Amino acid sequence: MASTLKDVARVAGVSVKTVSNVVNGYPHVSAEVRGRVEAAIAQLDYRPNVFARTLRTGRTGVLALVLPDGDVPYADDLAREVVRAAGNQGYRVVIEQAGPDDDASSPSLADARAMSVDGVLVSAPVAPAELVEALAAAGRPVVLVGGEARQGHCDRVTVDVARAAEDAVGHLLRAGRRRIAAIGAYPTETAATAPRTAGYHRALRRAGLAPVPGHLLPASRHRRADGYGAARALLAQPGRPDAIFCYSDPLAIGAMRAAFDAGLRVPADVAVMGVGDIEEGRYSRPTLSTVAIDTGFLAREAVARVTARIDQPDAAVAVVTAPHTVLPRESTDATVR
Amino acid sequence: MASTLKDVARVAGVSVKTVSNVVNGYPHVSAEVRGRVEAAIAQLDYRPNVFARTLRTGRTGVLALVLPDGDVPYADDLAREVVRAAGNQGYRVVIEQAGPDDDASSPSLADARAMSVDGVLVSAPVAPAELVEALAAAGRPVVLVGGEARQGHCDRVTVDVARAAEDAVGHLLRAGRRRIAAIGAYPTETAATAPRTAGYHRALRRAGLAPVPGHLLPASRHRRADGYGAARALLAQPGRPDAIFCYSDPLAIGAMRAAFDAGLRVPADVAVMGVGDIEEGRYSRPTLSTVAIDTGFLAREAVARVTARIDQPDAAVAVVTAPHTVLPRESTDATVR
DNA sequence: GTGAAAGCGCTAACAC
DNA sequence: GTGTTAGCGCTTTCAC
Repeated sequence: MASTLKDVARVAGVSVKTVSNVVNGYPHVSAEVRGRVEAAIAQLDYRPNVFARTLRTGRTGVLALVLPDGDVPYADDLAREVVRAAGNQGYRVVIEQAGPDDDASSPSLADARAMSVDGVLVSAPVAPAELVEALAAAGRPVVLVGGEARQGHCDRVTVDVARAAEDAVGHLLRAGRRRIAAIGAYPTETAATAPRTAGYHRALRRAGLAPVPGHLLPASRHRRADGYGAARALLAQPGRPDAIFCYSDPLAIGAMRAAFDAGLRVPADVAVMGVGDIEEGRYSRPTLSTVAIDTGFLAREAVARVTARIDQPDAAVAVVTAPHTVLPRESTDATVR
Repeated sequence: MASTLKDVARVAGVSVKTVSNVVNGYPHVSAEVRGRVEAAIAQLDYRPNVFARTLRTGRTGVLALVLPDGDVPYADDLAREVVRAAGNQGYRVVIEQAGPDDDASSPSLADARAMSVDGVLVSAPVAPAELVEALAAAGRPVVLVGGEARQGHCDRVTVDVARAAEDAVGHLLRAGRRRIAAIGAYPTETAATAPRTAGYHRALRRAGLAPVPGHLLPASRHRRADGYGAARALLAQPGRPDAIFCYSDPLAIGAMRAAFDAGLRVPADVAVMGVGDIEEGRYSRPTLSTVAIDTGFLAREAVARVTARIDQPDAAVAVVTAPHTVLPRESTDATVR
């Protein structure tokens, strides 16, 4: 059986309170007693029971990272970085993966989870409002990470997705492309409300180009298959695009495959670009040009925000923006024409 | 504040024991009382405190799935299936991802984790012995899943990796290849101890071919970059292979890229094959032939094993083997020559 | 600086 | 069938 505080107290010849003080780094313990207690702890291989501790304190030492859709392209990197950053602050992380059909965004499930968690990081292009509200109602600290984050009173670490889209399209323009299509808009979005689409249009207009309605295709999810289907439709059009900007890398991977299947060369006939810098894009044929998001920044800031709010629930709301970088690779190479 | 058993008891006008009975589905409760209690539960939006329950019962309702290396190619699928299967049995799952440099295989960390978990599924080509021992010593049910599983007294759901390798190489042989190389052996393995290598050799010998020493390359990890490097070396050899069997899909993806960069065509100049059936292989150029493992079977059996052992610690050790299937795709197409 | 004791929310003997 | 109660292991007033 695992040993308890009481066992340690008995062996060290002190009270449980004193052992507790030592375990929790309470400063006012004499060096002599502390030594005895630590020896007893080592001897018994004592480890605190997290459930008892949580029952007593109401704190779990766990953060949740929720990724509601399959369409955060850099999800893997982000998860890794969040785990690292949280670890540095003494927190563990549970990752809540959930598809759109899944009901992890339902309020009831959300606060069931919330009970076991000191704070929640929500990473989604558009944070599910009900989730965030339910969490907030339960008094659980929430920070939005890497999304468009139009939401109101909630800490957030955002990405300037409009600007990222604009930069990507700018790269395509500099590569000499003029008929630039885009894949990945939300099926329900209006041009006015969607940052990525806004950035795409802005870049076009700056270059003196008029957006072509048929050149903007939605994608309900951001999987390779969605990119494949959309690109297939795009490339069958009469005024076939000479470039496709995809809102995420998996879409772009699918789009490249569609181009190939249509007998077209990438980048010679059509350039393809993504967002997210997933590893797959460094090994694809051709390698995939993309916009990298600084996931390390995202993760560190997000963790710093929640832990700050856990300790200080009434601090002012903070908003910071993570940097991004265009990564030119083969799929947009201007010299291959 | 969240409401407690006591609150429900007060509202329903019964004792806490009765409420507990209702919550836990204890059969001997009169319909009338049960109704009152359920109404009170609904009214107060009562949810049991898992920490108190765990503190009391010693059970957490959580299983751990540990994936010690980066080299379980079907890890994503397996994780998804395990979560599903566990959910059906009333268990949640925590996924323990850990690189080889990570010390998640260290005994101390292992049983720290073990405390919070009713059972552990270890998925690894070769299960880390210390981990398994530490867990077993802590009396925690462990089942090995999808590995070679030479380990002794421990439930396991295995894959016949030797046979899978043999089948893959058989497919390559039927596609007319004769100089078949392999990538992915463990750096420290001897031919006698390694099932995959044994299967590879067996298939060659059956076809009357002698294994070429230089055709077997190790890979310390199973990432695209490892496959890339190994294939690059392989394809620079004088008696260049006309096929490469990779022990996992990411290796194969890297190998295909290496072939391309060396000016070779896949499958015309060199066929490439993997193991794992990752989604990426359905979108790569060319699409990747592979051996699919039945991860659904793996997951269901593994979960069934742990839960059985949790309920019956002294049952006899069980070993079952999951089926696998060769999936021919473009990268081994015999008609492209 | 250290100890005694209450209690976090729940389950499970045991009594009725 | 239902109620009373002890106690899981810990933290934390409150005395000393």
